[in-house]
Order: sequence, then C-alpha cells, then structure tokens
Amino acid sequence: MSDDERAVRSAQLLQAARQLFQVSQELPSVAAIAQAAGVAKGSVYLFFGSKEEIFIALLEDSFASLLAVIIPGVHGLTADPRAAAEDFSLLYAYALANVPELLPLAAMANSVLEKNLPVAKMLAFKERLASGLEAAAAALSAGQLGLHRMQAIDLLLRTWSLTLGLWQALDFPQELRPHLKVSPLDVFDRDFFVEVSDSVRVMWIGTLTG
Amino acid sequence: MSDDERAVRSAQLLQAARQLFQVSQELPSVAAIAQAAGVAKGSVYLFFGSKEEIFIALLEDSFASLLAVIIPGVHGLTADPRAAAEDFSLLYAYALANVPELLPLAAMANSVLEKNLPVAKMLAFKERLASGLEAAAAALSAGQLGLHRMQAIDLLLRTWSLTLGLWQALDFPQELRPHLKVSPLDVFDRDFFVEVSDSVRVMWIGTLTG
Amino acid sequence: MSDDERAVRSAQLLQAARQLFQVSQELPSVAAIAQAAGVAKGSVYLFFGSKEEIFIALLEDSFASLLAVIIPGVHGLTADPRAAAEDFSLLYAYALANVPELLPLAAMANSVLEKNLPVAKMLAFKERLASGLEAAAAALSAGQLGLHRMQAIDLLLRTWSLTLGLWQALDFPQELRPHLKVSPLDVFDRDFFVEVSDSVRVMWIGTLTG
Amino acid sequence: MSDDERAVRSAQLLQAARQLFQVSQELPSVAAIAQAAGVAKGSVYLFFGSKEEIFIALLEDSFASLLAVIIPGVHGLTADPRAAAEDFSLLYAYALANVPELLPLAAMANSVLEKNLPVAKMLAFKERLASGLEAAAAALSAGQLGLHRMQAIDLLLRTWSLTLGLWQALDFPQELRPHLKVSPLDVFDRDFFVEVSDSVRVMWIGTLTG
DNA sequence: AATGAATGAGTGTTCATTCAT
DNA sequence: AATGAATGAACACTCATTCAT
Repeated sequence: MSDDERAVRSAQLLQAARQLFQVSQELPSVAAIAQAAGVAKGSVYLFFGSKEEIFIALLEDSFASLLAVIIPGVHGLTADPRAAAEDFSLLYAYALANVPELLPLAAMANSVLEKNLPVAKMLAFKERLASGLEAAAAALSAGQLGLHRMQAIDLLLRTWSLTLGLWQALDFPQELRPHLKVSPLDVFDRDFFVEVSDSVRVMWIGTLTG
Repeated sequence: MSDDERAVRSAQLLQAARQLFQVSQELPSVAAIAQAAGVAKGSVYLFFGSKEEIFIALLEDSFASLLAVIIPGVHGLTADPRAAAEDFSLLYAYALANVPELLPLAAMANSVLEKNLPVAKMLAFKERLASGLEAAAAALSAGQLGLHRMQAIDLLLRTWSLTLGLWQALDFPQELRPHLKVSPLDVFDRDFFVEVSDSVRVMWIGTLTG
Repeated sequence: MSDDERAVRSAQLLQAARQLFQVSQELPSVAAIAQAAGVAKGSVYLFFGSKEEIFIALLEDSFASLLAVIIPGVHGLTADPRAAAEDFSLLYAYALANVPELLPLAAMANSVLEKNLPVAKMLAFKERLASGLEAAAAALSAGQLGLHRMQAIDLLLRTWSLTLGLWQALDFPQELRPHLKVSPLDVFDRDFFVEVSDSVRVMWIGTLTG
Repeated sequence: MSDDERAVRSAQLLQAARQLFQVSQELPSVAAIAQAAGVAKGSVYLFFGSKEEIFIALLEDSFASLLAVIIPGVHGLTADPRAAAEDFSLLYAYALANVPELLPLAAMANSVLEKNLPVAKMLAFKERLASGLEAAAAALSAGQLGLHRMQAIDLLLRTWSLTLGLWQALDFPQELRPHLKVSPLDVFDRDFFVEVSDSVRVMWIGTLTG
C-alpha cells in the first residue's frame, strides 16, 4: 500500500472518528469508528496502533488546521499593537470555530488520551505540537511587531492556554444551557468565541504594549 | 446520623480520595477510597451518590481552599495596577501550590467528572463555582483598584482559565520529563508556578492599564 | 465471607469447570463456567485471579484426589517386589480412572495453563505438586519395600511421567477412534488403563528387582 | 510448481517455524513465520492448509529425525540386555538433544496442534507416526535382543511416552529455574537428558530381563 | 504463483453500583 | 448505619484466513 493510499485511508478513519466525537463528545468505541468508516474493526489497527492513537492523530490534525490559518495570519499582522491584537483575536476565534472538535479533544489530552500511549508515540506527539508552536512563533516574530522568538513563543503558548481553559470554563452540556440565563450561572453565559476574542485581544495588548 | 457526623465522614472520604489522587494522578477506584478511609465499599454510597460526585466534591473543596486565600488577597490589593498585578500573581501562584490536586482534577472535570452526573448535581456544582467566582469578584471590586463587578468577574474568569490551560500545556508525565531538556520540547520546559505567575501578572497589567 | 464458605464456592466453580472441560476437552470460557455454576461472570474473579488459575486449581485438586488414593496404597504394599508392582499398578490405574480430567488437564499444563500465570502462583503450584510427590514418596519408602526416599521419588516421578506420556500417545479424538482398528493405527489401539497398568508394573518390577 | 520446488519451499517455511519456536517456546504467528521465511503471509497457505498443519509437519519432521538416529541404533544393539539398555539409553538421549524442538512440540500436540485439524490430516499424521514406530520396532526386533514385533512396539511406545512425560514434568520456565535449588522444588532439579537416560535404561532392563 | 490488505469472530477482565443482611 | 458479596455491562485487540489483483 502506497504512502498516499495509507494517508487517504487514515484520513477517512479520522474523519469518521471526528464526526462521532463531535456528536457524542465522548471517545467513540473502535467498533463504532470502524463501522462509521465502513471498514472492519481489525482494519482500524492497520492504520493506528491503538484507540488512543486515533484521537491523538485527530487532535494533531485539528491543531494543524488551526495553525494553517494562524501562521499566515500572524505573519501579516501590522506593526500597530492594538490593531494587531484586534486582527489576531478575530482571526483566531474564526479559526477555532472551524475546528470545533479541537478544544474538546485537547481538553481530554492529559487525562484520557495520554493514558495507554507508548512513551515514544507520546514524545513524538508532543514534539510535533512543540514544532507547530515554534513555527507559529517564527511567523509571528518574522512579522512587523518586533517580537523576539521567545516572546512570540510565550505569547502563543499563553494564548492557547487561555483558550483551552476558557473552553473548559464555559463549556456546558446541553441540558444545563437553559439554566445559564439564571443567576448565578449567568456569569458563564457568554459566547465562547466572543470571550476568546476579547480575552485574547486584552492579553495581546497587555503583552505588546506592556 | 446528624449532619455534623455526615460532614465529618464525608470529609474523611474526601481526604482519602485526595491523597490517593495526588499519588496516582488518576481517579482511584471506589474500593481504594473506601479502604483508605477505613470503611466498606458500600458505605461510600451513603455519602456520595456516585464516584464522580466524590471528585466533584473534592474539586469544589479544593477550589474553595484556593478562594479562601485569594479572596482576602484581592481585597487588600493596592491601587497601583502594576503593584497589584505583581502582588496578586505571586499570591495566586502560592495559593495554587497549596492545593496541588486542584488543577489535575479541574482538568478532568469536563471530560471525565461530568459524565454520569445527574443534571441537578451538576447544576448545583456549577452554581457554587459561579458563586465562588462572584464572591472573589466582589472582594476584588471592593478593593482599591476601582474595578466594576463585571470587570472583576471577567478578570478572574480569565485568570483561572489561563491557569487551567497552562497547567494542561505544561504538565508532562514523569517519563517524558527527561526529554524536556531537548529541542523542540524545551519550549515547554518551564516551572509551572513561575509561568503562571508571569502570565497572570501580564494579563492583569494589560487589563488594569489597558 | 468465611474461609469455609469461600472453599465451598470455589469448589462449586471448580466442579462447573470440571464438567465443562470433561465434555469439551477444551478450556471453557469464563462466561461458560460462571453460567454453569449459576453465578455472574464477575463473581468468578472473587475466587480466582484469572482463568488459568481456575484450571491450575482444578489440576491440583484432581492430582490431590489421585494422591489420596495412592498414598495409603503405597504405604501398604507388600515386601514382595512382583506382588507390590502388581498391586500398585492395578490400584494406580483404578485411581486414574476416577479422575478422568486429570490427564487431559495435566497435558495442557506446560503449553496452555502456565501462560499468563504470575510467577508466584506458578511457583506455589509447582511446590504443592512437589510436596504431594514427596508425601507419596514418604509413604512408599515407609512401606516394606525398603526403598530410600530418593528411590521412591524417582520411581513415582517416572511412573507419573510414563502415565502422562502414555495418555498423550494413546488419546485419540472421537472421530479417529474408528480408524484405530486398521493398520497401521492399530498399534495405538489399546485400552489406556490396561496399558498404564502393564507398563507401570513392568517399570516397577524393573526398578525393584533391578 | 514442481513437487521438488514445493518440497523445498515447504522445508524453508518449516525451518523458519522451527527457529522461531525454538526461541520463543510458543507457536509463532503465521505472519512471523512468513516474514522469517521471506515470503508473504498468504503464500504460507499455498503450502500448508492451516497454521496447525505447519507445526504438525514440523513435529513429524523432528520425529523423523529422531527415528533416523534411533533406527540404525536399535538395529545394532548387542544381545546382552544390560549392555543394550545402556547403549540405547545413551544414544537415545543424545538423539533427543539434537532435536530440541521435538518434545515441546509433542507436548502441545494433543491440546493445541490437533485442534482445528481436519480429520483426514490428523489421520494421516497419526498413521505416519504409527509407521515410524513400526519401522523402529522392526529394526529393534530384527536385532539380537530377540524381541517380537509386539514387544518391540510396546517397549518403544513406552519409551517415548516416558520421555514425553518426563519432559513435561521437568520443564520449567526460565523464571522458575532459580527456585529449583530450594526444597521442595529440588526434587525436580534434574538434568533432563540424564534423567531420560537413566529412566529409559531402567525400563529397558526391566523389560528385557523381566 | 504470489501478494498483503481486509476481515471479524472471539473473550478475559474491571469496577461502579446494589441490596440483602 | 454499615457491610461486602454479587452483579454484568462494556470493549480493545489479535491473528488465522481469504481472495482480488
């Protein structure tokens, strides 16, 4: 089987896993993924070493999608800190909205996905994350904002952390949504993307003008 | 059984759960908690409706411990934004270090703990979180920084989100630690508390002076 | 649960396992054993650590049954070697016939049962086998044949080995039985118990008179 | 494909299976055998009908190797029973040592290999074993010991049975070996080949002089 | 003939929870 | 109130075998 074909098949499985995950917000069983992808259970293991590897791959894939939007974006930011912060925060929220499974998946990474993952796989995963972060930081520091590499890394790491944390703070299961209108839960009644955008903008302004 | 007695027994179970969780970084089994607390397995269910409720209660308890330090702290902050940001960020990191199980537990909340939790319990849990946030915000806005209630809530919510996200980004399983010294993982080789402190200070300065 | 109760329940499970094994000549599934014993699958694990442990226990139990007949028998053997060999060989074949699952199970010990068994359990198992052998050897050397302990051990170990090997050589699946009448398979067309008895008698005579 | 070619390829597969089995003492997977033989997995099934057939063939092959040494040996035995027994027992142990996979494989025959084997194949296998036994018996009875055909068959069948049983009684997994020095396991702490040689000699003497 | 991608049956084990005592 | 024996649902993974190419 050629590498291309493998990539196609893997992507199909990932797509099946993505859809199931988006619906249930839980890790679907391998049987469910296989069925959704129209292959036999055993075939899943031709492409992924374990169930966890599937979702780690999905997480990476989604993260890469995010970066694919972010990297050109940060590279083209203006030299004006406030305008740059504004532009980035909007672009960022928009990019996040396009990979809806990213944050729920990332929120499971530490507690669920990394269990049962061989050290080597986990290392490789984390290294690719780090490289992605580096790449984005490189693009950011190559722009007109005059950030050094380390400053760019710090800013992006904190941006991502804030995002992930906000998602967890503001994500409410469907059944709780109606109650968000009533005090005291109304403090959490925010549109996630607006909140991300706002808080990221503030953080960037603070960093760039501080 | 009197309410006081119930409270004592619940606290003993929580303490057992806390210790086991701190050691293993995984949700201990109900059997393990019962044994550690010196009671029979079935007795756990006289105090908690499910395994998840134990850890939700533990999370709340730990969160309350954090607030117990934060609330007086924010109330006494100086009017000078930079000094206030500096003081808070240090106090905050210190307070976090005193409840080491808080962040690992909070990181599991969305993906693990909230499964299997009846809506009513979950609602109550979230409401108490919201109330705690409100209380801290009240203390913060009552201080000399001149923040409105909503501004205080926003700032604290973002602070907590940033913290939780950073913890997840920087937490590495023991086996991966050695590799943190080598590129590209070295971008993650930070002391969590220093990083929290720094990033929170920047966020506060940005917010207060923005 | 008292030790007595545990013993009773374990024995019921063993009995269920024994019956299923005798019928199918294959290791039944845990589910099948549980069902046959009238308990839930999980309950099996209250008494046995793994599937293999069930059958190791069954093997031990059957072996103990054999020894329970053999030990008094060897103790009372006459001083006359030929008569003793004759008496023992008959008693032995009779005793074997009373634990029909013993040899099929023993034949699986090396290749199947000992897989997946923790070293400690396996050690304990082998030690009890050794002790049983020692006990029988003690009874034999205490009799009138004038055998030393080591001679008795050797003789019994060889007797058992010959038995186990003969069983494997002469055991034929049901579907092959009809073909045993036809050359060249007719060399295997022997009654196992007669063959055991004969060959053991010869071995004993050779040893005792050699 | 000519019969010769088929024979060569089969032998290569058997050799691969033999080596893998000798190393792991477990039945290697078909994939492993194919890889070790340098062919594709599916190709194995051009030569063998099932995995079990491979090992049945290997067992036959190894058994034939044993016979190839034994048959000339028994033919040339002296007329003196004790000397003959001595000579045979040494030759036999030596021959066994040259086919180290034979006994582990034979020990699996009843419980593992014969599952999943079509009756016809099994019949053919058993018939060839019987023929081999007959051939050896013929050689033995043609010698100077004056044994009848049936006596020779009996003696050889019992010799083989004793050997197989002893192997199973004395074979200990690597992890248990250290414990063999300590009572009560020390009764099993024997060199297999010495034990086989001794016990076979005794059996032969008993049979030939009885 | 040779391949190797695809299959899918088969099962031991855990553990939160219940409930009779 | 307290126990702990009993439950049984849930599921990843392997690997012998097939068959289209």
